Amino acid sequence: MSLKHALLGLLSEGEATGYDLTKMFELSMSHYWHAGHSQIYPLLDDMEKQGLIVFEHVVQKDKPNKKVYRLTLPGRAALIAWLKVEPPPSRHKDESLLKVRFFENLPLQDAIALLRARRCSHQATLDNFRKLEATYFPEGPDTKRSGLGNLYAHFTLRRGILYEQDSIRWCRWAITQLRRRVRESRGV
Amino acid sequence: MSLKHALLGLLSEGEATGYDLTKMFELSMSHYWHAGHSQIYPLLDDMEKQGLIVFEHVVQKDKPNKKVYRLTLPGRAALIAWLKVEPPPSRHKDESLLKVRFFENLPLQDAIALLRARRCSHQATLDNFRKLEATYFPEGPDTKRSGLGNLYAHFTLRRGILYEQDSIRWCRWAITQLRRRVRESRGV
DNA sequence: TCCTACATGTAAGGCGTTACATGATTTA
DNA sequence: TAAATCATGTAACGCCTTACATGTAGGA
Repeated sequence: MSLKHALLGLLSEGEATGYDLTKMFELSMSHYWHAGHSQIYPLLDDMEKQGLIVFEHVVQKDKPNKKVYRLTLPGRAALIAWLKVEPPPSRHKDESLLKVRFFENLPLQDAIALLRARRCSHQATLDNFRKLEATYFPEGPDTKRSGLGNLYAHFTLRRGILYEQDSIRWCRWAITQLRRRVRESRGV
Repeated sequence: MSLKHALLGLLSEGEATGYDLTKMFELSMSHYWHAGHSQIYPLLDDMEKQGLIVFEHVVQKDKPNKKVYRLTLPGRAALIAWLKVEPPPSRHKDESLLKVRFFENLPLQDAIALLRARRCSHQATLDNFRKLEATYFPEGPDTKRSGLGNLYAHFTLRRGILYEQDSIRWCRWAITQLRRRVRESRGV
């Protein structure tokens, strides 16, 4: 149950509602975890029953009432125990790359077009990550001034940026390979 | 249903049993798709009923009998239709990176140890990929001699190699950042 | 003698997505 | 007037993992 621990982790940084937590996944964690609200709300219920978190009802005018959750001591202990174990390598699923595996079944030009589409998609994600970095970590990653506060959030964002850059480079390389084959088949 | 199309794709390269298909996922596709035999066998049944594939019973002595599947024309058409659409960016789940996000809850030395474990894990996967490359694509990716036969399989393997290299570089960078912080905290 | 490879299946349960359901306020 | 934001929940369905189940042959 990694999602449970992800929620404990987010709550270790401060109290939040289910709605807040859902947004955090979307905003800055999408390249390594994801969960929708329909998964989060029932799980928060369970975790509260297990004593890992507690909540406070906050009545609002002009906005719906909300439940603000925070960690308990057993919750923090569960988080730390989970953190200390390095998990087995994760199995990624990448439907776009899966398709590449079978591009033999397409004309070269279609394969090139699809690789270009993939490159654009990675470029868009990269642009988004760079904006996030400029907004939340304007001093750069290796500044001595920055405390440990958001250091690790920056580490994970950096990983996302490197991944997208690497993806784009690979797309470019693959497209180059295919274009050369197009030229060769024309030449012969 | 990407798994269905992945099976169609593998069968487009030649006939195979459910057992063969299971091994193909493990051997060379693990960085972009995965499925166990308990998922594959029932799905092959369905696909056969849908007319996408057909099988032939092969009776063997010394080994269990087997069902050898191959594509039908509708199966190939379904594969090609699926290939032509670029899917939305995939949501990866990476429990190890998720943990990094919450390393504030650990002492620096534990964080460094976990990043080292992650680096080793990526190194092991990289070594494995490189062996695969040396075995199946000894001429290198940009050889003019190689036909289109296994070109795309090589593309996806290259992507895996680049990903692992990039992961290792990121781990090293992150470890360097943390070690500097260790030194600084000692110096002060 | 034990493990691995070959080969195919089923069953239970957990995880995740999509859709349904409500409703006030602010912004375009 | 239409959409997005805030805010919480449920229900159905599908995907995926883990475990159960069986049996032979060959190598360490």
